[in-house]
Amino acid sequence: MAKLRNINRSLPMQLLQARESTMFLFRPMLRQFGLTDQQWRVIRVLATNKQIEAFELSQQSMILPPSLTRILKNLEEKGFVKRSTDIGDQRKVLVSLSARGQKKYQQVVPASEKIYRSIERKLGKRDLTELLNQLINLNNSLENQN
Amino acid sequence: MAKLRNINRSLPMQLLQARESTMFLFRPMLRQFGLTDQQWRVIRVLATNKQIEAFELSQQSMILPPSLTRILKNLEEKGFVKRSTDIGDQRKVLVSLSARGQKKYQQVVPASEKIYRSIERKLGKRDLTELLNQLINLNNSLENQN
DNA sequence: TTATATTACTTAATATATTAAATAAATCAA
DNA sequence: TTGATTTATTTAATATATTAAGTAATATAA
Repeated sequence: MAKLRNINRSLPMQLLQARESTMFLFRPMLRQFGLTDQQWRVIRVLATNKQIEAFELSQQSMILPPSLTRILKNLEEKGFVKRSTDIGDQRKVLVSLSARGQKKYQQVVPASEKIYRSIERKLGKRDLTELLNQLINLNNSLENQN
Repeated sequence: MAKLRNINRSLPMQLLQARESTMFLFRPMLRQFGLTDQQWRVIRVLATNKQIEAFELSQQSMILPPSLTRILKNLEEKGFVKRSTDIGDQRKVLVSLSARGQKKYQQVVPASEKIYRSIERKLGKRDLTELLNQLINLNNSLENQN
């Protein structure tokens, strides 16, 4: 009878749980600011890119294009982002943060950093840095053969 | 102007990317067997629990109860799982794998292990073990103060 | 023992994920 | 330059995530 490794030694499951453990700390804060996880990821990327192509935004925010289409529509209706068409290539959509979106970003940053520092304290700065490095290493190892 | 840490040094983002990097390898295989990620998580948990309460299943598969309700309905329609009511406490739903579900599990296991071993090779057994331990450590550190 | 609270799950509503197909603009080959 | 291909995004369809509210069974306190 073939059997799988114990679920506790499964990398995908531990990653999922780790992601949930951390987001569990951030989520209530984001909701207080009226944002979903994904909306915040989009705003965050836009905050460090004056203007960005939709595809690039999709990559950086880890949101697939079909989802991004709706999320942007939603954020646009709420007045947080602006969309325009690339003059040089009219297939492309350019996205940027509105003044209101920038303000929202400014409001969330300190709350987010506060939570991040609490994680740093719980885990220890050394362990956190080490974990980040190993995750980056994993991502590099797996990414380069698609 | 408050600014957030670089997105590349964000633990939640790296965890998300790592999860995606690994699932990217498993997903095509699961789809070939006609399973979604979540359906496989459920089947996997059931394979090591003859009969399990829905709530416990929800925890172990990392799927919230409302989602689990629909996933179980779906899996039941496909003949992979069986549901029954706990005699002692009629609020509880007991879930178990059908013969067909067990067969599906047996089919997926070797394909899954094969992929897992390829990850082990790419990352190195030592690094993988170390990463798993750090993730478990993270989960323990964050979990115990809710 | 009865009113209240809790527990376990389901339903509902909205948001996102995933895959496939569609659309329009741009590029490329003959 | 035109017909075929590619690219960037959107639409569509089904599945899952999240939060809130609902329901039925059980437990608890007065």
